[in-house]
Amino acid sequence: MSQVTSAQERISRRAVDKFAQRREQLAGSALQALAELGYARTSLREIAQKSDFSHGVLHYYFADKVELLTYSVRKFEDVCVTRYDDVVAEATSAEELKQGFGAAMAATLRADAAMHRLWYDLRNQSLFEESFRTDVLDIDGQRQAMVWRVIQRYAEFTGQPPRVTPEVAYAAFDGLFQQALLQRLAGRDGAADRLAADVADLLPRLA
Amino acid sequence: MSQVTSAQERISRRAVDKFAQRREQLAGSALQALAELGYARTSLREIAQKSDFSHGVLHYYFADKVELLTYSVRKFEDVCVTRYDDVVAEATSAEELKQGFGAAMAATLRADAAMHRLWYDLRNQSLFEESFRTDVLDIDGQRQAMVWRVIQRYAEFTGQPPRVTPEVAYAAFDGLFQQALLQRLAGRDGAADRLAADVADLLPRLA
DNA sequence: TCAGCATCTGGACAGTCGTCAAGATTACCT
DNA sequence: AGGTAATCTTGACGACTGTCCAGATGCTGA
Repeated sequence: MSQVTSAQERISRRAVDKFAQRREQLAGSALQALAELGYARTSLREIAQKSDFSHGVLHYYFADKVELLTYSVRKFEDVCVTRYDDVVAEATSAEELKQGFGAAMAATLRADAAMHRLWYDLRNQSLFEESFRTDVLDIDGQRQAMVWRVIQRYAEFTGQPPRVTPEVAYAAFDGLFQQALLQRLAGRDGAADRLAADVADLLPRLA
Repeated sequence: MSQVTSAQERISRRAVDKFAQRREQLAGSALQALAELGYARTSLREIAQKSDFSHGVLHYYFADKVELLTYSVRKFEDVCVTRYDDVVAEATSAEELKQGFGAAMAATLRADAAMHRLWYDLRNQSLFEESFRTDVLDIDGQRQAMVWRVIQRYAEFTGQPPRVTPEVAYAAFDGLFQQALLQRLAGRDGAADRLAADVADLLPRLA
């Protein structure tokens, strides 16, 4: 508690930039450690080791572990809630959108598997712990909106209104992705290809 | 290692029943602790406290923590892979099956939320750790088969063949359930009712 | 150049973890 | 009933955890 106020005093006392910048940087190291080890095995010393600093500095920039992690989760949000907007913007037909959506999901499955499992790990943590819950629900809502933009665009192309709610659409595609992630990390070949096909197959059925 | 062999010697030397029975009992306490605290915060002492024994006894019946947890996961399997078979057996029409399936999912969401979040926690752990992966994939496969039995029965009633693969069907319904679990544990009212409706709505679209 | 403040290091702390083993307790067999 | 093996308790160990702090280091402005 006293650490919190003193940290905030430092912020107001001096140039905010440097302080906030280092917080950002340390949060990045935290996400790196979390993605690699998972929530259960990530310690402050591990996080510090991913950064260029010693473990003590974390308590200079963050009041405690919870504040560091919640800050990291919020930072994490930025990278994962606009992923398919390019596909939506660039598609010129329903068919193109369908294929592009599937391909984009498959691509991020291939490239960012560690980060995705981190997301699911954090979301699951929020089922046990109150601390992240608000942020998790917020991010989840934004991800749902992201998927819904795809559905809506698809509906525009076909001229038919969507036949599911945003909630159901998101849940279905997210379930698909999660399943593919499990398959991929288990070393089963072709998980990404299958995901692309399944997504392209499911989209017309929901929109 | 030496603990493993000596444990197995004990098994063969004496009545297997008692030994296996206690393992079962301790695994039950482990599941209880895991469901309450989550994987990240479950210690052997916590597990022992849920049982009637002291923490030392766990190493008498299990070589180490990993063996206890994998054993618990396998035990866990039994309760969660036949949940909807009654609904399938008792339904006499597509409509009845549809409603029954949704109602059954909503019911277990209401009654067994802690156990379900444990399952997702363990499945997620397997994304980071090899130890449970085989068992998790096995359980997931059985859950998929369970859902597929519902789909097949529905297809029998309607006379139309399913329009999705077992993988896609399972992923979609599982995503729906997971989303409802998050909503419910976040305290949002009506999550179970909405799940029942969404499931009943999605089933005809996939089968 | 030097004082003063921001930043960072490294170690110490109390607590918890998984693991182990010596000894107490219990149950079973002759 | 007595002795032997199975079962359980208790306390200890080294390693690791989050947290805190005294002091080293670096930077800035006079």
